[in-house]
Amino acid sequence: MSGGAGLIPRECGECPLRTSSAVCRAADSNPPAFQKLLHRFLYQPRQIVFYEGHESLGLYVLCSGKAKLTSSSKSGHQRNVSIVGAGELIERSGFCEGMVHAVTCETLEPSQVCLIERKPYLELLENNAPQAIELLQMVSGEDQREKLALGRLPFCKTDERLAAVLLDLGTRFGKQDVEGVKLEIRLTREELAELAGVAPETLIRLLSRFKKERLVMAHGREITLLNPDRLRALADPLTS
Amino acid sequence: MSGGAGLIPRECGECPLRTSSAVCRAADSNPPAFQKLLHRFLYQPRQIVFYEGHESLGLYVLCSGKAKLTSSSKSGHQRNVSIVGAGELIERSGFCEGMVHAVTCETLEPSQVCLIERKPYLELLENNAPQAIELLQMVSGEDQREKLALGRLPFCKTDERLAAVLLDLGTRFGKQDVEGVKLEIRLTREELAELAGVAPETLIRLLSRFKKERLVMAHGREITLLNPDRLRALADPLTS
DNA sequence: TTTATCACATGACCTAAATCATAGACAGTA
DNA sequence: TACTGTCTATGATTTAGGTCATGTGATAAA
Repeated sequence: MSGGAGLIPRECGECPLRTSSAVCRAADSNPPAFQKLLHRFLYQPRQIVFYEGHESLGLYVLCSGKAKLTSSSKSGHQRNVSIVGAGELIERSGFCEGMVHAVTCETLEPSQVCLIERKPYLELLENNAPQAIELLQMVSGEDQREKLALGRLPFCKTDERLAAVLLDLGTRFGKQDVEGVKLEIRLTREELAELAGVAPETLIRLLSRFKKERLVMAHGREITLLNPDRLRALADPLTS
Repeated sequence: MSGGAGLIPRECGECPLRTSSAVCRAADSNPPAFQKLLHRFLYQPRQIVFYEGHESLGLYVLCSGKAKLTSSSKSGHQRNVSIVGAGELIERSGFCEGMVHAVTCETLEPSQVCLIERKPYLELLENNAPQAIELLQMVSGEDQREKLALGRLPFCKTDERLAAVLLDLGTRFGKQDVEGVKLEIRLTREELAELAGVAPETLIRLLSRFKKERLVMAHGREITLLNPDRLRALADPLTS
């Protein structure tokens, strides 16, 4: 089955994100030249956008949908690095020449991806210092928060890590409803476990415990955070 | 005791790093304007350059010496995030407005630090797109490798982590001699433990084991890697 | 000299979480 | 209907590594 199966990718002009993402703003300000170095791809859920270790062709922007980034060690053990939402730049390393993807990107939902060819894009930037600075600031700012959270992982208990992961998913993909914050993202228990960095059995036990303690509600893959405040208290060591 | 205690900071013009670091090249290409927004500080070993949580004034470049970056959770547990060597930008988040230091920076040796005021520096960059792009690429590229190494930590055994840390120190601060790669950096066992993300006792036990297995040699804080290849094999899951 | 102090080292113990094993709950297929 | 595979759940067991306690050797101070 092909990725898009009959659907038509959305043009930048019709994209609700064209002014909200730093990379996309470039498209808006410089349409004709920009369109030439832009490629649009549609994906079904559970398809691969690119593989770890393969050459990176440029900047990959997730225009719509959701995707997960994973990296696996030689020993085969897979690690779910993170979840990417609509409007996000998939890898911050895309600006570098001769880079290789550090992660594998797999869609979780029907998604559109824009690939911006690196070299001609950087040439465009040569005439647009403010834009370059804006991107610099974006990349510069984003890495810090991620790096810290990751760095603390090995020191935290599993329940603290899971609480932090759930809260993060909540703020990024959560929707407030009568009962609490409903996560609008459907992950398998195994994927959640990888995100939190624990064994699947451990995750399931933790989730059971959280359910008993009325912290969360889970019907299959539908997870609702019932008590974000107490979760936050649990995750505290991570967010200090 | 004051930081510099009578010594005179080195001017950019006499700095051997002025062309090797992306940030410093800016100084070289635009001397008069640049010098105005530059401040030089000298530090003794074990002095604090800046504290976690304090406002960041701009870009901090470690001109000479070595420093460690640590961050501590509310529960007080400290984590040694990384070691910075001469010529490196201390925090990549320095380009962002209104940022707060995410780590505490403490020197390990006599060191010189240059502080480049953010706002005027960014204004200078407005007229120098190629430079901005170069910085963008630097920041973009650097984070990837760090992020991955960190991200895998929680999944690896302690000996794998230590092997990876020792190898990293070896490539960055090691000097080949007759016996092996000698680490030209003196860390306490506790600091090494924090770097590897293990308890001090665990680190000491691991080091003893490595010594028995003829992987390393340690006279006090002088550590020599006797068999980098076997260390690499150990650390493999991390470097996949 | 004696006595603190500090970093290093090692043994004993214990807990958190990984691993192993098993079973139910479904969805898809024959 | 029974058969299959996949995901979820839970119990039993094991172990890596954290914590606590103790000891040693080096340097500094009294």
